[in-house]
Amino acid sequence: MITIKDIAKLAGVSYSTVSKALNHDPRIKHTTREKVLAVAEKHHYRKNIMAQQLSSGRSNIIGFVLDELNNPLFANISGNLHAELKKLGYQMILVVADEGMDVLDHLRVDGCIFWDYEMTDRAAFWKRFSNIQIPCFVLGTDDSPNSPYIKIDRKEGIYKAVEHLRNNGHTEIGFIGNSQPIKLEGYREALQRTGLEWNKDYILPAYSSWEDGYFAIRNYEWTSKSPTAFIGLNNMVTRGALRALLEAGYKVPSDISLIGYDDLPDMQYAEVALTTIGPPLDELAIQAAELIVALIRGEQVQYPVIIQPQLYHRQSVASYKAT
Amino acid sequence: MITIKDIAKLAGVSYSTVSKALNHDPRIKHTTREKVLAVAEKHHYRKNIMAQQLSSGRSNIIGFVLDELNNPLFANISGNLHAELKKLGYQMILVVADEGMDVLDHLRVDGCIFWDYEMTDRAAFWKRFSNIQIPCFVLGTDDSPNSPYIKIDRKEGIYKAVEHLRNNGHTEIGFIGNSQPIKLEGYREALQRTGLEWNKDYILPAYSSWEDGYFAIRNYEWTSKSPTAFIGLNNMVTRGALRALLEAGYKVPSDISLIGYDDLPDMQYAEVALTTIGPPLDELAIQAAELIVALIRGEQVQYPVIIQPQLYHRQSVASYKAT
DNA sequence: CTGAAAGCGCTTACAG
DNA sequence: CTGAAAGCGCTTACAG
Repeated sequence: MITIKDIAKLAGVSYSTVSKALNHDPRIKHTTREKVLAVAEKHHYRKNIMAQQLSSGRSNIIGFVLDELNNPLFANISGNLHAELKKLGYQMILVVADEGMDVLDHLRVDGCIFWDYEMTDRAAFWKRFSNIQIPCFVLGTDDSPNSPYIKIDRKEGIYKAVEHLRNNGHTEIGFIGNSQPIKLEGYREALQRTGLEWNKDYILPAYSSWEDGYFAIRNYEWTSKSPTAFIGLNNMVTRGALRALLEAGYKVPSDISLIGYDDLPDMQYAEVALTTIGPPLDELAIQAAELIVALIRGEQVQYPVIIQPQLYHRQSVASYKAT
Repeated sequence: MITIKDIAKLAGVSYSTVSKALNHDPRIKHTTREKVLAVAEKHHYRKNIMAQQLSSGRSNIIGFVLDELNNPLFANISGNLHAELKKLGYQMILVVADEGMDVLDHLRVDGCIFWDYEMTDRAAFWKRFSNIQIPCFVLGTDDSPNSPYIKIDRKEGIYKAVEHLRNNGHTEIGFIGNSQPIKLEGYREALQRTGLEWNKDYILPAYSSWEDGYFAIRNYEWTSKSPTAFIGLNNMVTRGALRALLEAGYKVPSDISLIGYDDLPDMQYAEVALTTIGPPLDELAIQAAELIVALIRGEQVQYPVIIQPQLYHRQSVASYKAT
């Protein structure tokens, strides 16, 4: 493997000159830089980032830690984040699963963004988080002890959905999915704010997958007092629920209205183009990239950064009609 | 940031002893190792992997390079691969997009697996590939100049699909998607092998997304000689096509049979549980993990490793009935 | 404008 | 069983 010293010999200069030339140090004469660059190119020299990081403390790499990849949401966020970080001069590497935290801390990337994943043990997470030695923050968390974070105001998002349904005359509004407490809280508060009644039977149990949403509806026992509108926990649950509704013979939106959480492209291509609420995903990436770079630079930052979910109107909500 | 030297001082031993203790070198006395480990633990010592790699040449990290994350197939493969590599003592990091190649080569991970992504310029890819300085191979490619690789026998997979449809009496078999030449070749050869006629109108243009499949069917002009069965390019195209078929009033499988490529869980949860062909994804990960580790260890390996796609029978194929 | 030298945090023969 | 020393491939004051 070819190193800076090899290039130095081949170019007939000292290796510290090679280093500077490679880094476009302005003190190096133009012609010698060209010469060095040509030799490096010719011999397929690749800088050893590990050595660079060890010596200078910079790797220009940022880690993004996810607990899973099965939600298309993450593909979307990763893609956007990668693009934004690139604009700022960083590469992004992804680590999936719990060990991600350790990997990146050990790897000494410049900074690290965690998606606020479903933790089995939040206390343990924050304890480990506080021991991380590199700049980092949690994206999409609702609170982060003594450290910057980006919050998605999910409760407000749910409120916008409930309000929209309420404005369309719905008074019996259900929620599909019970795996995210913050969304259920938002649901409860939204009902209160819109003067509707909370009814625990209106929450259909579902974890997070397409099947969960599908079977939540399949297993639901309809009564004359059943909801006339539902909000789905996330993109997958919502699409599964939609399928089950259609299979059961309900028309969406004329019989049942449905709003999904997460505004992914998939949502508009569902059997019925889904009205959604969710954070603007492009903005999310921009804010995340800016925050991590600010932290790396040691700048003062205001936090939390709050992202407001938006309501995206499509075809899955209709006015309530008494039957 | 705490280093090996800090630990050495605190534990009252030399830092080379600390290094050995941390690496469970058997020459270190049990009691001193315990002491060192306790001190390290107490001060949240984290080994600097960059330094370890620089010094020893090993990072125990393997890179997986993808060109995109939008196909659920990749989430599945990544997850499986991560799990398999972990069993073998490695961590996996993911890099998305073209720069992935450069990032990992610069980063000097121990080894690197490329998904055979859709390249705009294959020649350029192989040129760069051949310059990579670390053990690496391409997963899912059909050929790899002078280097090990894992081939998915896609042609044979397509053949199994065509044969299955043929056995069910279908003689007019279409293919949805024209972005993967190897699959089209397989399709053509399969028709020949089963004694069916090739008809260019039976190939519906579609790139790779759900929408592509959906609109391929929507835009298709049906005639009395239209196919009675289709094979979909990948999971997304197939599901999009299925939706469009159902919307157009075709019953699947009684009017039209459909086989999808890629056996992801999503496929069985489609409106009609989809019969699929595709590589066994668990086996794919096992083989990939074993191959990269063998390459890192410098072992001789037989290549190509060939993965045979399987046919997974579900509900989307029926016998042809003349109308 | 260029180079010699120290140092980043580890590992690893080698000596004892 | 432990330690002193060299070295991995870079960067960066510092001297010239």
